Amino acid sequence: MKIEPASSGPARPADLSAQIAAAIRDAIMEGRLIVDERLPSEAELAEHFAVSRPTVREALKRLAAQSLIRTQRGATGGAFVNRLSFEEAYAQQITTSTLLLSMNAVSFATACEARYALERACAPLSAARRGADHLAAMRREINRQGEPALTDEAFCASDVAFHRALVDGAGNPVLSYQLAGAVEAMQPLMNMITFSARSRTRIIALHTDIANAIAAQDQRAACDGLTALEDETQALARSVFATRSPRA
Amino acid sequence: MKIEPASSGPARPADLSAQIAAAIRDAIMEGRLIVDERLPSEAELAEHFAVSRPTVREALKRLAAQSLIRTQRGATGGAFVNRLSFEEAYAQQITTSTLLLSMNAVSFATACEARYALERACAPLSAARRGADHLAAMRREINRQGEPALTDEAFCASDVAFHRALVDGAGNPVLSYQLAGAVEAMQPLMNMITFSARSRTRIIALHTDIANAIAAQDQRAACDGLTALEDETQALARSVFATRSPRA
DNA sequence: AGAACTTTAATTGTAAGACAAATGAAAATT
DNA sequence: AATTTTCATTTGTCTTACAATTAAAGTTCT
Repeated sequence: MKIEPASSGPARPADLSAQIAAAIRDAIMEGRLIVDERLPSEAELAEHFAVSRPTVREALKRLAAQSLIRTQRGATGGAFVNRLSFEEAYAQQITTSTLLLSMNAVSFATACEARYALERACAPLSAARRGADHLAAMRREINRQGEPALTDEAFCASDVAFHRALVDGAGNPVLSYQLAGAVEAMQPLMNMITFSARSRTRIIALHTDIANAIAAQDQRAACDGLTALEDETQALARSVFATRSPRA
Repeated sequence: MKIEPASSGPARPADLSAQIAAAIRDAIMEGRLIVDERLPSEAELAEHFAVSRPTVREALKRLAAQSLIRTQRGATGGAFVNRLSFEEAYAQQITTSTLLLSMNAVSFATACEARYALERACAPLSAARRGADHLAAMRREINRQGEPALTDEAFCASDVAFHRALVDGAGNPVLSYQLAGAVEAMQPLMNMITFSARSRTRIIALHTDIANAIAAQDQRAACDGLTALEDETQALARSVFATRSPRA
């Protein structure tokens, strides 16, 4: 075990628990602590860093919040370096992205542009590699979006599911992970929109175009479909926001 | 203030501090706690949730680790809902992405493909909008990459800086944030590569092509340049890994 | 009255000790 | 040999206490 105190700038001494967490985090990121390796017990860490156990525990909880470690009780328990799974990474990515958008007055246009730019990056790969399951998921969501009784919120959720299937079709987990934030974080913004029956019809038509392009492995058409959908979404948002708040 | 215990599935009762952290996190994400709002004091939270103060503190440290709150000591101190800045979001994104790649046996090819796909999504926007500062940064890094005394690690760092300038040129902070993880997390993988003088020359030439395309606002050429660079990088990585570990 | 200083109260940061709960391993028993 | 019991280890939680910090209220001096 090699965990040394962070020897960085003395600037302003942060909390002890933050310092200890940083030291252990560095050890993990630099490979000095490997996956599934057991950290010393809380008592040992407390002695090593010359702090009390509650302080060590606060540090460990910080790391647990980032899924860097997991803890287990019992005789052979302890804190273990956690293999960060794609699932956990998704969740964190989505939390961070959602809050970033909701707290920073990011315009709908900016977020929307980013999302569709990223999706267009996936489209060619997805068109080339999509499996039957991804196509089926896309078709299923399109059907669902046609149900008239669907609330706006459920329509948005289905929209997200459609786009996630599109992204996952690229068969690149890193890409799926990166896009998860961009797609999911848009949902709260999309939920501010009221989808009229007419706009739903247009969106469903565009979704169908995109799904068909993916099915036909037509990369160009898939990208063009996404561009058309982006334009439609942006126009819809503009009209909704203009109607709702004519004070801006 | 409205913070109610998470009423989710009873599955397996997690730690109290995790439950409390989740309850407060939900309150923040659902807007029941707004930016800069002060949370109740630790003592009040302890009473509200019927737990001890150390347990509350562990919960708060979890939230602090995600930059959801910040704390301040003193008479008017306390825990405040933190406005998640792009800086903080970058940092978390990079930490998560880096660990995800290093811990999950993601192949260089997969990570590289994702990175360049995402960068190609930025290229058209960057070509359209890049400012003089972004172009200058790109040229500066290209010059730096030509210095013969540069270590491989410094060459990689400059490469990252070049690509970040390219991404930032798109003028979309959301896009920059999303790409930060993809670009930076590749650096440890790139550092495993030895860059011969010949390969450096080729990379610099491709960087120059890309910078020129961006300068000329030629979207197509910028994308093609990135594709060429991706091919070059992938080929380089293949040759390096094949030479180094012929056991796989 | 006003400015500088002091006190005070509130709040987070840290420490120490204790007990509960979980858990696997060792020991005892059948 | 198999099963049960005991036990030691470790995390989870509580209690109490004190230190450090900070802004506001109060006090004193000019």
